[in-house]
Amino acid sequence: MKKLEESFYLRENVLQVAKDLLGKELVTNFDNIITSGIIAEVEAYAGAVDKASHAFGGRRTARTEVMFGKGGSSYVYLCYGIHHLFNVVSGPENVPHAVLIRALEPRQGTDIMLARTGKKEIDFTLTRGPGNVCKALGIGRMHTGISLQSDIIYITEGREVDDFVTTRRIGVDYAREDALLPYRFSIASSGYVSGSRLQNQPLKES
DNA sequence: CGACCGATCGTCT
DNA sequence: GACGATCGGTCGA
Repeated sequence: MKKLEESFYLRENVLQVAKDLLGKELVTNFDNIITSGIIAEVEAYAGAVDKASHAFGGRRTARTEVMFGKGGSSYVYLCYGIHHLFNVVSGPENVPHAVLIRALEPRQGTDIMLARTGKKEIDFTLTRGPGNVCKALGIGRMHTGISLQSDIIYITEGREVDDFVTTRRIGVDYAREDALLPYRFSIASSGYVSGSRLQNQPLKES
């Protein structure tokens, strides 16, 4: 299937990019071993003005540098010393926006995913949660900075999404008031969405 | 279902 | 030297 064009990622509005990623298919191809899943849950990180973002305040380090490049590449980092988390870099050059991929519905190469995770059967634990997504797709820190136009990691049109929910981001209490922002989007009907029932309750409009 | 806890290491101060 | 954009297990209501 056709890769999403670069223009998709270059848009300034990271919230729109995040919402539009729902239903798309994230694919990894390492030496012709292909695994993929439909994106079911995402979080937007709005760069320099977002206290929850690693790039808050325009902080550039060796780790965050890829976020300052133009949209359409991967940002992968290690969290809690154990889990790798995969983000889609978006926005134009020097705008460090990113979208964290938090859950997938397994599609291609499910046998490979089971082998990578040591699981016996396909169930929601296989690709629910950002750490599990990377484990199942085989993504690690060595894949940070890779172009999504490459044949290693890329995103294609997946399926239609007719129902999505807007909620608060998970695990970012350290960002104080920015933890309350409605920056998390998920497919309401998907069983692969992470978080508790309460955390997945749609936010009331104000 | 909710609350809590331990594991584990790269990154930044 | 401290701290995570997490996960899976356990414990109690």
